[in-house]
Amino acid sequence: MATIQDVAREAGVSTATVSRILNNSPKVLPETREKVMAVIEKLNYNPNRLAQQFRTQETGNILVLIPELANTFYYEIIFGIEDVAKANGYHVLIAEIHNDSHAEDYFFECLKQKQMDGIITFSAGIALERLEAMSRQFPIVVSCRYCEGMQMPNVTIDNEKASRDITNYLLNLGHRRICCLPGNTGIRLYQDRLNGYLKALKERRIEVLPELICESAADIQGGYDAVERLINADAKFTAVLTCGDTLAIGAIKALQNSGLNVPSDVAVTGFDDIELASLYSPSLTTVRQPKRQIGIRSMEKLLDLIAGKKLANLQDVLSYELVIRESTGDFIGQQS
Amino acid sequence: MATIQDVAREAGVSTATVSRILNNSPKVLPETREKVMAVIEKLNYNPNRLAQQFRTQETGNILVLIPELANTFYYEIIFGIEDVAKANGYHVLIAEIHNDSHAEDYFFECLKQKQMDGIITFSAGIALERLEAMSRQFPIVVSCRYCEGMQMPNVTIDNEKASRDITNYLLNLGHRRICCLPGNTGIRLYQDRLNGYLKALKERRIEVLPELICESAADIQGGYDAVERLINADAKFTAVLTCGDTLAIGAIKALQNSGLNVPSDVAVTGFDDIELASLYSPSLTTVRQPKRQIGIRSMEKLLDLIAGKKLANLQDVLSYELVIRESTGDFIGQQS
DNA sequence: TTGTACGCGTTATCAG
DNA sequence: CTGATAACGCGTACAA
Repeated sequence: MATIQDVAREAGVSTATVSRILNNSPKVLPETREKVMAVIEKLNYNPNRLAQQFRTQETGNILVLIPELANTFYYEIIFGIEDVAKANGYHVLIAEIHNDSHAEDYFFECLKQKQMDGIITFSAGIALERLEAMSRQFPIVVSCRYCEGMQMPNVTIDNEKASRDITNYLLNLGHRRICCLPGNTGIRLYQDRLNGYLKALKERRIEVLPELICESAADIQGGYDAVERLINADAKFTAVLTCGDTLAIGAIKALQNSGLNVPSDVAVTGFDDIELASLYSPSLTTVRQPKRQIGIRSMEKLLDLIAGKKLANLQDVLSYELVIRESTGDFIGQQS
Repeated sequence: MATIQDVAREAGVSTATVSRILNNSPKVLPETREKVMAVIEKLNYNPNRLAQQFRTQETGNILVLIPELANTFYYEIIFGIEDVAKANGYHVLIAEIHNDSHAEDYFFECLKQKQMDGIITFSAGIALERLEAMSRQFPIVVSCRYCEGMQMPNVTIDNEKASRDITNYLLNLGHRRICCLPGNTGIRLYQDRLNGYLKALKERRIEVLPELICESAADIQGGYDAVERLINADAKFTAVLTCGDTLAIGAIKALQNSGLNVPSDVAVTGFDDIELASLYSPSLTTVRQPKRQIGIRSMEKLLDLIAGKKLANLQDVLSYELVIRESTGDFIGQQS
């Protein structure tokens, strides 16, 4: 494989000149440029990016850390990230964490060692202090997760408030015995949503029934299992509020398997508005997160960090939207 | 940031010794090791991986190229890849191609320039000759895609045969007017499945009706649109054979929106057996690809290539399985 | 067992 | 405008 030296020798110039041409520095004679370009062509020369990166400490790649590929919520966010990245000459790599803090560590290590120019993470499995410390030294944006008292670049919605809103919506429909499927409350995100549910009930002075709250994995199977447990425990309820659309889909499937109709027997709500939410039968009433916008803002923040700019504000809280569909049977308020 | 030189100086040894300790070379006195380790700890030294990689031309990372993150088909495959990768000390990065050949080019360039140790690709958007040429020089495995007359490491199922099988299954149920939603026939994969459908009909001497074949994007929306077009064109049919589960889900949604029941009015089949296939209502009759196995075999092949071994066989054709569920209404043959 | 010294392929500084 | 050359941080022959 030809090196810059081969090119320089063959063209009768110095490596410095070749390098200048490669990085289109303006200070080079057109004829020299042509001569060198010809040799580059002839030798089929490609700059060794590993050497370039080693030299410049820049890769042109940014890394997105997501908990599970299986969560379709991240697609559109990543679209947003890719759009901004592309427009700024960056490429996007993705890694799946699977709640494995070692893996997460490894990828932050890649960042420290300049294998990536920055990280946007939707996971937060490593110790908070470490994350915060690193974020002071390296370009890191934490999105869709919120860590108490955290001082680092962050893009989210107000999960607690959104969850309170959707709970109130169910209450306004007349539901009083509302199950809550919070998913994994070990994760702050889900804890926030559970809190919103609790808060809404308390504000209306409706008793919180612990037997109606059922934790589970935050995926389809988890939702299915949780409802199965509720039904087996003979719980009485008219609505199921879930803290994720995948949970909702699993819940609906379990309800249907028990011969219950959604929404006429039991109303179900989701959270996130993944693509499937509008396409599932019944389609899901849910909270729409501004996914593309979350991606865009996250990447913009990261670019500022990479450029060494001071951020205007560390934390962005974006707005959400209640989307009413079939799964709550409120055909008056129904939209697409 | 401390370098190996700082450590060497502080510990009163040479950089070579530090390097040996880092790479746990056996030939080093325990006491020297301890002394150096202490300094490493003290200075909070981390080897610069960019320099290491530059030096060794190895990264420990492999890259998986997928067309769209939104296609949940790849999740379990990637699980398989990650399992094998992890067991062998490799980390997995993922990039989304979006049918953008420039992006694909870029990532193959990364491979050529040793930014990755190998690539497993589920896309194949670049010129076949280039891909083939590169695969002779670098560790590349092409999976789930088949390219005519291709001489490169490859892991797939026999798509045409599988599609013929599922078409025959519908024919055996008595269906004669079977629509085909092949997705994007520009992609060989879908062309193969379409061919299987055509072959099955011809074998039974059933006329192929072009108006029942409706191309579209190979996703949920595409399936929805295709069925909408069929219905608007007043096509008559009793079954819809799709070349992907996402197509099937879109198709079902569109049928239901037109007041048709699946399966009692129209039977629908999918392809791939994504997670949702068993959880959707109605659950999907489909072809189960051995996803985890595809991932495992692909990564094993890649490891062999990285190690410079000769492959036992270039192309692996894995077995598939017909999974019968609700969407074809064949409750006799029904499984989970 | 340890140290010396070179080279990996670039970019950047500084002189010309 | 161009060339010589140092430097980036590490691994590894080779020598001791």
